[in-house]
Amino acid sequence: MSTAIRHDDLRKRNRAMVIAAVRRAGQPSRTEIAGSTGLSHSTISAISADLIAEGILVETKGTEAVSSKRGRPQVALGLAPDAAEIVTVVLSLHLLAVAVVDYSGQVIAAEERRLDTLTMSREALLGDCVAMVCRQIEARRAAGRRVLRIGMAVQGITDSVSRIMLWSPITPHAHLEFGDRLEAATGIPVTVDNDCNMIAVALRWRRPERYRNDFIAILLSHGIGMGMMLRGEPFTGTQSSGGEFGHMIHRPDGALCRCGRRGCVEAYAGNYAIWRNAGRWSEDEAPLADISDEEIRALADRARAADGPEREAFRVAGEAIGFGLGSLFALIDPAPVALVGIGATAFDLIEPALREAIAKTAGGQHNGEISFDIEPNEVPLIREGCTMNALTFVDREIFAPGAAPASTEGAA
Amino acid sequence: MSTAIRHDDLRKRNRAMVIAAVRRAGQPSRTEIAGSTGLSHSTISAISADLIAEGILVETKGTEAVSSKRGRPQVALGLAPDAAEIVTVVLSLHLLAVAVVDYSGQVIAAEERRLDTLTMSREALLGDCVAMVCRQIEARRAAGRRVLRIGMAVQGITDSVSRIMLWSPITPHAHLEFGDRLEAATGIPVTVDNDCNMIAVALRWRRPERYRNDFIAILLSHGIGMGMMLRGEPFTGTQSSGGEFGHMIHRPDGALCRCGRRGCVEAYAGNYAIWRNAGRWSEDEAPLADISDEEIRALADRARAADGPEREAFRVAGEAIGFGLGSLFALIDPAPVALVGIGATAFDLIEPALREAIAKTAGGQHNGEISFDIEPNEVPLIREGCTMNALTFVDREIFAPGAAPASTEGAA
DNA sequence: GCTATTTTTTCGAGCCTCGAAAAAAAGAAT
DNA sequence: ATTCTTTTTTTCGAGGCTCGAAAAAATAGC
Repeated sequence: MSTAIRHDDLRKRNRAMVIAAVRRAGQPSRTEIAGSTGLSHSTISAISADLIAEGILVETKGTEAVSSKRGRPQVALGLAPDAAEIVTVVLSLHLLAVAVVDYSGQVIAAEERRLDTLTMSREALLGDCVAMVCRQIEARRAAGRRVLRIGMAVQGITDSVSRIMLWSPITPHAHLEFGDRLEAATGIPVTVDNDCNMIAVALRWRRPERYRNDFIAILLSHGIGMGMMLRGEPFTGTQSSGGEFGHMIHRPDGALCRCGRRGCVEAYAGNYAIWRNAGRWSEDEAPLADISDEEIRALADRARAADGPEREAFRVAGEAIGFGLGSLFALIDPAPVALVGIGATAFDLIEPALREAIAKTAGGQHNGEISFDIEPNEVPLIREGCTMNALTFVDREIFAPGAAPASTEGAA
Repeated sequence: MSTAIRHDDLRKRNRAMVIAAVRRAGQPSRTEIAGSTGLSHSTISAISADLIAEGILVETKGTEAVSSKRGRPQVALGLAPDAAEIVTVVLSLHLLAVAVVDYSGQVIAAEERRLDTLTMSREALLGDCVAMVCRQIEARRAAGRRVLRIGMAVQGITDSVSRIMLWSPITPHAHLEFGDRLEAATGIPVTVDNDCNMIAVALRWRRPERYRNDFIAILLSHGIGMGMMLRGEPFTGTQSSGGEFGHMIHRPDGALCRCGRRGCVEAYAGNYAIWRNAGRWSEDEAPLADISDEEIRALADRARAADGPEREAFRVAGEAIGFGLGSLFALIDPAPVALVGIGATAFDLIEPALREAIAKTAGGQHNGEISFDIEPNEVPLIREGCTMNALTFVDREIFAPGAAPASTEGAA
């Protein structure tokens, strides 16, 4: 079960806490850190002296420090940008994006490429990805910097342990071992995560007052994805990335889904499903490969203009999402929901049916109104979440004495 | 976020670890504890000396210690039965059961009463419950013992924070504040939990080799309940007991459920639903108040004997559970399932449809066979889980120096 | 220039865990 | 019967860590 607590783990943990406090607060003084962590001033002083000596934190004087209060002025502490660098890799339909980010979170370099992910060979996909990452890392190496971690976010189901993309709608190939391949090519530790989980991570960093410990992010795009934060932790399946909200069963043996099964929520609420219903195609019609954002916007406009099959299609989508959320909320308690992606721009069209459906479920009845929020563009969120995920991982690696980038220990 | 780690928390935690190790292992020696916790022998020696001096642990020599090995023989440590007592309260349809259990887990006293929970007034239900608990506690007080905790398990949705039973099928009344009432009457801390969560806790204690960190217990009874263990923690909603598997939506706007909504899993797989379908009643027929176990067994026998409406009713039930599990497994990964309760005795009748349904879902396809296990009788499981839950809570209370029953600290 | 005020550092005390060595307790061997 | 082995448990000193109190540092106000 829970492992033992060694005596020296204590320092490690408290170092972690200090670093986390700085990352959260931005430019806190030692006194603020003492307040937010609950540790004593002396301890904070000792730990931050160590961290500064190791080059992990820096005293950032100039910045807006002048609170012009009496007494010794506070010295703001910040994350040392040079302490580390990380690389983020975001792979989605037709797009591969790589970025290098410094320890303070500033983007140093970015590269992006359009790929025909749907038709590429397995090797081409893996290879292109590895190549782009290697190119960036080489460049950083030439500049004398060391990348400590690679964080990858993919649209699809991942296995966080073996860091394999088990299945994805962006490619016909399955079981792509991005983790091993990137690690073999670079020698740098890699994580592979689902993009919607990264969206949830990003939302929490961006708006902690709204997205605190329990909330849900639903990506309404070609497919339907979900990222969930439960008790302050990103919720993943016990092994896979889990959270396949889009493939909960809405109507047993119902409409044909892109995944080959029938009746999934996605088969009623994904872009292709809306398109299919708006065009009065059969529910057995094989889902279309891709539908542009413009097309969805056009459908939404037509739905707003007149009552017709388009409006009905959005209604059906809302109903599917509503019943799905209802079932989800029967399991966990209702929580704030962020609707992300192009589909979220049509929230006005799906909201009535969604609320009506949710009101018919256990999750909707035990509680008051559920709060929805719209984020039309998912791409920056995914990048941001991926960045913060990788950085907090570095935060935790660095605690381990000996793993520090600067002189090991006796610097002070 | 995570709070600070004080210096003295360390001892507290390691004491907790030692106690937990003893509770798990039964009669371990100090050496075994050192092995299982990872702490050093000296630390174990110091902590166990403290715990023995405080009357929490005892050296239990006589018991089967003679391994007849060379060397100094091991001294087995056990939980001191006198260290504390707890009371468990199990409230289910027509039954109220109270038991007093000592610190080592032995039942000291038990009392049980049949109640007409469905027709009782709100006050009668609360009052009878409080009265029975008080009677037992008074008896223990007269014997000079102190009850340190009350653990209650109810069939229904609970709010673990306010310790209120929010809703229950066993009574028309809602928002019954068992926690506050029991605490006011006894002055002893109380927890109120959902019975299915307690089943999960019990299964983990009983068969840790099978029910380790991730598994699901489904209670097939008049209604459908669920208890889930995720990452070794009982999973509850963020506020309520959550896990209302029975009220996930199987068919939107479908059969009438006991909860008043439509299309819930329970409305197809609960005892009353099976009975309703077997009798070819309409799906709109208001669910029957109660169906005896004998009646269900008779239905199952008829279903086994000949193809008819009974067999179809069980098939429909299996299908509903299968699709429900499929949706659940889309969110979390598939895990071993324990089917508990009278309905589990008809597993042979529901299994084919269940597996067929699950195979049509995301949860069923990504993985191999899901393993099901049958536990026909839920009552002892609920009691056991409730007991272990309360005892481990005492385990954690006692760690806090000063809260120990014996002399505060300087005993050694 | 002095004082009040606030932040940060220093220092000694008190715990806690750990490793090594000693003590204890039994079976095995002579 | 006594000594040797082996294993468990305790003892003891060393090294770390956090904490509180007091000292030092740094600035605004007068």
